[in-house]
Amino acid sequence: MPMTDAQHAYVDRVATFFTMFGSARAWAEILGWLMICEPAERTQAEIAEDLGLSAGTVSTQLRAHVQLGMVEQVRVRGDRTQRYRLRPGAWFAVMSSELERIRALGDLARAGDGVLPRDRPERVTELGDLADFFAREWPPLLERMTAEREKGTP
Amino acid sequence: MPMTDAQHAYVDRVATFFTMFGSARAWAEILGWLMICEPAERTQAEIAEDLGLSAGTVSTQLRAHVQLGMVEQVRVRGDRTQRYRLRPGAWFAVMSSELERIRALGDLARAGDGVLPRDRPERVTELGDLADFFAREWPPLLERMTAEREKGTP
DNA sequence: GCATGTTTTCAACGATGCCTGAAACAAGTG
DNA sequence: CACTTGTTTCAGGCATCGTTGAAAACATGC
Repeated sequence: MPMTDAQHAYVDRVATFFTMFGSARAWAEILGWLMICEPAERTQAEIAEDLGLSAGTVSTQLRAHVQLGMVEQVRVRGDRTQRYRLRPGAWFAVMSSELERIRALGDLARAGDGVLPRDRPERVTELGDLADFFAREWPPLLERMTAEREKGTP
Repeated sequence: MPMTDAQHAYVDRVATFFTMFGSARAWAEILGWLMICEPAERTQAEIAEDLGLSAGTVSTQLRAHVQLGMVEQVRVRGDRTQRYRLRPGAWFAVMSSELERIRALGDLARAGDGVLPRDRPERVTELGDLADFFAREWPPLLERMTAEREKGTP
């Protein structure tokens, strides 16, 4: 099943968006296509065919998606080909994992304790306070997010 | 005033952290150094000297910082040299500007309305709901952040 | 086991982007 | 006006990374 013009346009929109933040073009196209392809599960060969990418590129970039937790493999018994799909709740998972990066920022700030400048030490401490604040606020925020989500899909 | 070993180590720590997310090495080193240098205001020539970077590199990467709003120029009257410093509240400003990116994600999701897949349309709509949620939650979160900040520095 | 189609790996090419060094430019000072 | 100091620009070198194409490795149904 070939892509319609509208589908192609959307994949391009998504790809343009994420490449602006430094993503590889193929990585972003695969993401966009997995958001709207039908059915939602696709093989590597199909993705390569649909998007006009080489098998090697699809293999590499798809693995990047899997490692990031955005995409998962689905095994269909009776069929030897591996299928891939956007992981249910993928977008929420991304937001959840943000907490780790917040903590890392906090660690970075605390690592500066030994070299705190006398002049405007808040250049460092501000970052620590900020990380602490978000580390505190993030879990309840995620809970509200989950509640909202389950309200939408009961 | 040359850097101490500890200062050098911290600049390296910061640089390593941000280059992991795709930043240029010099960009990240300048950021780390502007966090702890003394005094907080430095000229391009000083930064180049301190970090062992070429004048051209400092000019380019420093401008990137200025355009991102992390660094600002300070004019000292009677002195013809431009001085640069980490902008007060720089870290908070970064978090505030996050709202724009959230909105952009929401737009991206809504752009998919025309190509919503019948099979698991939540692959697209979930992203929209998420963006809406954060667009709603972000301003009050920022307010709490500001309140917290002013409590620390009255 | 064998055959078939799928997936991974890897060398090579190409593009992109960082960094430098030098030259041009600006701006005060003697 | 030269001199000094500071900043910007830009061509070129270098390294990195994405992509391809093909071959090797793999997995599964027969």
